[in-house]
This record gives sequence, C-alpha cells and structure tokens, in this order.
Amino acid sequence: MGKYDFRSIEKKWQQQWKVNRTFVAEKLSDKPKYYVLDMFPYPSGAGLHVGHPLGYIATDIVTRFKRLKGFNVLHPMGFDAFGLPAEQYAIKTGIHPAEITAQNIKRYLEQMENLGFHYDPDALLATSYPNYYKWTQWIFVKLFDHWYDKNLEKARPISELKDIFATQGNTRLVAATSQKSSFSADQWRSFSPKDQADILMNYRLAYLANATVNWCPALGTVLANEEVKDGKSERGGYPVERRLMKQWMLRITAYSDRLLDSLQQLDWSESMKAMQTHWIGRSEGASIVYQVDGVKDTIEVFTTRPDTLFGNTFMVLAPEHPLVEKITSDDQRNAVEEYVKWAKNRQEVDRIANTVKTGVFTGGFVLHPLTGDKLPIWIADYVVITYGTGAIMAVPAHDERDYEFAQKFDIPIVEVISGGDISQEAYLSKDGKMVRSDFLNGLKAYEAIPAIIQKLEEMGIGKKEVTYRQRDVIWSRQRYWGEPTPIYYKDGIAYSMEENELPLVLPDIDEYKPSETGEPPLSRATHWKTRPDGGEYDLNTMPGLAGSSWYFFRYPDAANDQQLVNPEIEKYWLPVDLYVGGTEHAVGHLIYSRFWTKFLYDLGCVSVQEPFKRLVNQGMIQGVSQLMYRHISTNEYVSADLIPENETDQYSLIHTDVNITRNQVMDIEAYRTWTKDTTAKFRLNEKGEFRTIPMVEKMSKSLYNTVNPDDICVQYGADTMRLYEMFLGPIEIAKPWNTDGITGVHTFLKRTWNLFYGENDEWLVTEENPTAEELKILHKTIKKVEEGIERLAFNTCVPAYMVFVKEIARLGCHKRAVLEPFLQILSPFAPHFCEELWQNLGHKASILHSISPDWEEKYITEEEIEYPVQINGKVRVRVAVAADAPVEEIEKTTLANEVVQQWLNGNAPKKIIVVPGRIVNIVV
RNA sequence: GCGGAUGUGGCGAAAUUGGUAGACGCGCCAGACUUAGGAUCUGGAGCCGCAAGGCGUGGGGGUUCGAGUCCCUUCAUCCGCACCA
Repeated sequence: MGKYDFRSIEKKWQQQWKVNRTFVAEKLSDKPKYYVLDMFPYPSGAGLHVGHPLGYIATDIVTRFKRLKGFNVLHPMGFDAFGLPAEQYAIKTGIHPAEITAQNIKRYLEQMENLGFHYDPDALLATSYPNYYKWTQWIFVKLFDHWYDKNLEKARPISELKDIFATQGNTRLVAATSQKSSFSADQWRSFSPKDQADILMNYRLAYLANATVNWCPALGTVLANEEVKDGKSERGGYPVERRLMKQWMLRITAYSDRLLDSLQQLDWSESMKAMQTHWIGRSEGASIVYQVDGVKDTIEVFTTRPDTLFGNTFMVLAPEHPLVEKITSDDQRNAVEEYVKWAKNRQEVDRIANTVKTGVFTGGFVLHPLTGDKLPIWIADYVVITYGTGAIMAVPAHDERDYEFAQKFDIPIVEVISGGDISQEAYLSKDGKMVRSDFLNGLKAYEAIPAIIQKLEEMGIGKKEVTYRQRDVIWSRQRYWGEPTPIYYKDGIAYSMEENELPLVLPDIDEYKPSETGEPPLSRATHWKTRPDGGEYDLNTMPGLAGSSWYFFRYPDAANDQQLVNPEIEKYWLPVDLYVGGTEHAVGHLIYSRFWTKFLYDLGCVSVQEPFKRLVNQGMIQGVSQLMYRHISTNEYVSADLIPENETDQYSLIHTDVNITRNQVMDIEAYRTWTKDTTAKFRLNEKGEFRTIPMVEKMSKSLYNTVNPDDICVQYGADTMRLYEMFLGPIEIAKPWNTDGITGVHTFLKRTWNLFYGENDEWLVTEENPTAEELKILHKTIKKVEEGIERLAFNTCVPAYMVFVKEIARLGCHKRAVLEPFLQILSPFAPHFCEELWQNLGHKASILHSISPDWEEKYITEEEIEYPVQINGKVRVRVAVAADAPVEEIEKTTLANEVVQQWLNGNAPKKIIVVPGRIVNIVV
C-alpha cells in the first residue's frame, strides 16, 4: 500500500461507489430519514463553476455523516435544464438544445464524481425530460383549473366556482381575482360561453391577461421582474422595455399572506427572510374613492396614512393611469401628452438615478371626499401604475415625496399633524396631534387612522385595505427550450389538457428563432400546433422557474409515471431537512417553490406547507488577482516589496495569472512562457523573488484570476480539496478562492497516513488497548467534529482533526482502537482516503456502511471529574461543587477571581458550578 | 433613504451557554537533513519594550468579580431593495 497515492485511491473508490450503488436511499424505511438538497445547477457549457463545489462538498459531508449515524439519507442531484443559453447556442449552430444539454449534464456528473460526490442514480432528473415536465405541465393545468377562496384560505376547483356563480353570482364571493364587475346568478346563466370563460379566467390561478410586461426585443421574449436587473436582461444584459401584452400569469398574490406568515417558523437567515418579506411588501392602510369634478368617473387611491386626509391638497396619477386622457382639459392636453410620452420612454436606469420630481397638471380636479374642496389632478412618474391603484392623495405636509413635488410646483402645504416644522420638511411621525382635521382634532395621528377609516366606511367612500408590493408573475416565454403550455384554444376559449394527454411533448423544429412575423418559435411546428380535434395549441413555453419550483418533491420518487409523487413516500421524505444554495434565488426560485408547495398542499397532493426547513446560503466565491508593478517609463517589472510607498504612483499595476504565482511570489519563467514575451525585464528582491500584490475581485477570465477545481484535484486530490475548501472558513461567508494554504491540509493527510504506515511502508497498526489519555484525545475530537457538522461549521472540524493527529503522533500511538473511530469521523471529509485505510484495517464493507458506535456514550467524562485539576500551574475547579464542600479543597484553588475570593472569605453561594477556567453558573 | 449582515495578528480564521483571546493553517524567522528544492522534519512568534512591564477583538460609553461575546452610541465595509403612497 505504501505512500499516500491519492490518484489511484480516489479513482478506485469512485469506481467502487458507483458499481456498488452505495448512495441509493431506501424509498421507505423504519430508519429516521434525512433529506439533503443542493440547488440544482443549470448545466452550462462552461462546466462546473468554481463556486459550486463549496456547497456540494458541504452537503456531501452532511450526507455521509448522517448515513454514518444511522439515518436513511436522500441526497439527490438534478439539472435545471431548460434555459436560454442552450437555446441561443442552438440558434447559432442548429444543434438541438436537448443534445447540448445531455452533453453538459454528462460533463457535470463526471466533474462531480471526481470530487467524490455520488448521487442516487434513480433520483437523477432534469427539468427537460418529458417524464419530468409532464408533471410541471400537470401542475400548470391544476393551477388553471383552480381559484382561490379567501375565506377558506385555500385553492378550490373551478367546477365549484361555476356552481357558485350559477346559484348566487359573484357578489358575495371573497376570492383572489382580477374580476372587477359583479353579476347575479341569473346574469351568469345568461352569459355566452365565451363571456363565461372570460370571467372564469379572472379567477383562475393560472390565467391569461393583458399585462405590462418586460419585453426584451433582443431575446424576443418577455421576462419576469426577477429576470431584469437595472433595466437589462439578467441573461445577456440586453435592454428591456415595458409593453402591454396578453400573457399567462400565475396568481401568486393569492398566497401573499400565507407566504408571509409561515416565513417566521423557517430556519433561514434573517436577511433571507427580510428579502422575502420586503418582496411581498404587505402594507396596511385604506382605499379612498374620489369623485372627479365635472364627470361621473371616480378615482380610487391607496394610502397608509388616511389620518392625513385633511392635509390632502392635490392628487397625482401615474402617467399610464387609464383616466388621464379623460380628465385632461383641452388647454393642458399638449403638455400632458408630451409628458406621458417622455415618461414612457424614460429609461429605467435614468429613473433610478434621477429622483428629481417631474410632472404636469392635467387641468382636471377631484372633490375632496370630506370637505368637497376642488383639488387639482397632476400626473407624475413618481407615482407608479404597478403599485396600489396608480393614484395617490398627495399630502405634502406629511410625505417627503409629496412635499418635494408641492414645493417645486408651488402647491399649498397644509399641516394637519402638529409637532414638526413643515416650513423645513415633511413631518412623518404618527405621534403628533391632529389639527385642522375636523372630528380628528386632538387625537394622536396613530389614533386617527382607525377613526377616519371607520368614518369613510360609514360614508361608503373608503375602506380598510391591504396592498402588496408583490405582483402576479408572468408565466409565458416566447421561447423554444421550455415546457410547452398545456393549453389549447377553440372558438377563442382556452382549455386545459387532460392528465392522460400529458406530457405535451416539445416538438422538433428546424429553426429555433421566433418566426418572421414575430410569433414564438413553436409556431414553426406546423404539424404539431393544430390538434386532431381542431384545437390550436398555445405557442408559449414556461419560464425556467417552472421546473425548479417543485423538483424537490420529485426526487424521492422520480420514476413514478402515475403520480407526481407517491403520497406515502412524500410524507416520509418531505420536508427537505437541509437546503444549500446561493442567495441569488432569494426572491425567485425560493418564493415560487414555496408558492407551489402551498398550492400542492391545497390540492392534497403533498403533506407539507413549507418545503425547506433549514436553508443555508453559501457565500460567493471571489477571485484573488495578482498584480505586478510596472514602471511607467522604463516598463521594468519591479518586485512589490522593493517599491517605497511614496513611489507607487510611478508604476502601473498589471494583472498576472494567479496560476503562476504562489504566496505572492511569481514564477518569472512561467510568465515568459505564458506571454511569450522573452524581453520582459524584472527586478527581483534580495532573495531572488518577484513579489506581487493580491487583490480580491470578481472571478473572471479577463483578470487571470480563475482557478479550475479540476487542476487542484489532479495536483492534490479530491480529499485535500474537500478538506481545504471546508477549512477556509464558514460556508455562508463570501470568500476569495485562494489556494495558498492548501499544502497545510495536504500535509495533514500525509501525516495521518503515516500513523498507519512507517517510513519503509511497514504496517504500524497495533491491537493494544488504548490509554485513558489516548481515548480522551479521540473523544474530544469526535465531540468537536460532531458539533461542527451539526451546526454546519465545517471549518471548525478540520483543525480538530489536525490536533488529533498531532497529539496521537506525539504519543507514538498506532492503536487500532484509536485509529478506527478516527477514520470513521474523518470519512465525511476525506472519504476516499478513509475507505482505503478502512479496507487496509481488514474491513470488508465500505466505511459508509459502518454505522458508528454511539460515540456520545463513550465520552470519558467520569475520568475528567478529578477535582481539582492542575493545568498550566494554576489549579482549577472542574465540576459542580456543593455549598458544603470541604473548605480545604476549595482553598487549593488560586483562581484570580473575586467571586471565588469572596467565597473563600466565607460568603459562600449555595451552589457554584465551575468548569476549567470559567465559572459557568452561580446559584446564590 | 430603507432592510439585513459583518468588523479579531501580515493573511484565512477559532473561541457553542459571558470565564486563560488569537486554536488550526498560510506566510514569516531560526535550525536540521539534502547535489538542489515551491520537498521533509524540529522550534519561535499578537503588538510596543533590552527587560520588568504595558497595550490589545473598528471607535466611544455602560452592565458584570469578569465582555470578542450582553446593552447604548458611533464609524467603516459588504449584500438586497429603492420615488411602494
């Protein structure tokens, strides 16, 4: 066996694990289960990203550890395979996206295996497989066939809604809906089938609607808000414009309250919960209806501060508000039209950067609902059409934005809450007293809120209202590489497909671009798009979010072709015990997954309301660039330590390749080879080194700071790589990818190997019984590592291993009884290494199948209760000491600690519990 | 502006409920072995100081016998959202 030959060891065990199907979980079992999940990757052509392994190593460690502790562990892997890059590659090359995707998946799996990750092959899935997306489509059909009952807080079948309409109309119904008008049962029965279908559409959880969408001309598709960053598409960075289009939407807003409420119980980071809370953006206030002066239209506003109603001096509409045209007076018409046009074309980026108030008077007026005063109606783009009603009651005295606007356009500012100085700024506090407010006068502002709402409700011109920032999500994409929408049209009415017709398989087409007339790519599938029964298929596909919103339910029972998941299996495995992935999915994937889970729960299809009990966000991996100083005039490269601080301005900083530097020392020959620049001049320091300057930046090829995980595996092995990545620091923290310290970890493995094999490869392990000291070292290590893994502080485990090896080596201990348990506890981190030695110790079965003894019980606490114990010349009390403990024993303690001093002076507490070096608890 | 997080040696970082701050690793210094070494082994070190000693967890204040840890305040950095009525 000889020296630690990681290359052959790792290859061998990776092969063994695969052949023996070591990682297959039992679908059902009496054993306790543990479900570990990584956010599945998009299989991109670039291969596994360097950021991926961090999370995957962590979950692999937990998997192996839990298995060792006797759990039935499911740790599956899959691929979020639909998406834009494969499609764009297909447009360029004509190669089918499925083919590219299959290649990339294969490559990913190979890379994963090289790091020692193995996943249940039976659970492997990809969102683009028809037997998977059959169920994505199935869920969509269910969403289409359900509406949301706000009284029961539950989704119900559309068939029940039809019954309700036929017997009582919609007047008493409390539902999540975009239906504005009401009708009686008689009216409902008199509607044409088409009219009925249009009304039902306003209740469906998946519905068609005209929506202002983010249209990306370059990609030829609409994008969800989450897919747009700073007015550009998240993928590709193309400009995005607002456009009104008929699109599929999902009524996620029906679930806003439930999504908000159950957030509290989750074991997620505060910032994650805060981001979701903010995204949902629930705010309570009132809606108030205003009569437009001179016409019979009304305008509804939403406000969180109805208490300030008497300070309302004007109204502002969003430029896109539907009533703008109607209320505009003739002499203002030109100005208004010009402003609307300007606001529409104003770039998103400009709006964000430039918050100076702009706007124009429409010439119209509303009547104040309580005083009857005529208030001017303005339009301004600081009011957005997508929030509330797209109209506000402006109260300049008590709102910063209204204040700024009123000042700029010289509109009266009327103080109705005293306590501030409205000549200087808006007064926002709710603690001031109401003034100039009729029946509210004298109340505190926060008391005035319920009072005025009650009044408005009595008058029938307003009511308590809750508004959300969250919008329904647009669920169609005019793309090819996605799930076809399982809907067809007949006589202008949309029908969902039956379960037995699914999956609606994505047809092959000869070109992946949108058609010449701007129709989605699926319009090219001429033989496909018309059904035998004459129905016409919807030509949209679903967004990437669709497949990733429920995949965690599929893994436990991935081959089931009868059900989305067998209920018994689902009940056993769900929820996911540990979910690991990046923060970037905070408001995208994670919120839609929670939404679909709640919907599937309403259907009775799954047993949980929350899919992910514990969520850990691994930090981003940054790059560490290496910079060289080059003299501005001579072009000589100078070692960084030779340049005095005050001369750095005579040099420019040039990026060099991080792979030819180590610990800020660059290999000059390698640089010359790399750049093919044989004439470059270098000035070295007195040790003959050329020093560089490190800088943390984004990891990027252009900065020459990318490091390929494969290279590290080749050089040091997967086990070293795994240990090192965990050693670097907490997984949640963003950290630079710096391989400088990796030798330390590698040396540790070599030293551990040397506990088993001597200098001349002789076997050192003995069968002697361990001493108390050796056992103490072992159990200290086990305890530290177990705690570290449980709280996912993997970085604390590696030092524990190192200390163990150091101390055991110092004792010259090579005893099986000490080394065997150590291998077990080390195996989650360095599995190949431990398997090999485990086998060499004479075990037939894999170390993964060895259930570890209940280590906890073997802690030798009994022996530790020697009291007092001498450490570093000081004497310390170790254990609980009764109040009546003999004084002479206590006097031996020389803790520099006043309590103990007092105690010795006779002021004895009833009970004092002391552990090495610290008093833990004093009960007086 | 709002929300969340983080500040500890030259660097990555430990310190689970307040109890010897800096474990462990990198780098650094010294030594050993080597033809050589970006190899291996042994030892050293928070900072200031020759020393005794003093100072030390972003800054200031507080609670406590005792604070990296708890409270108040302030500064800096990172992430998310951003005219949300």
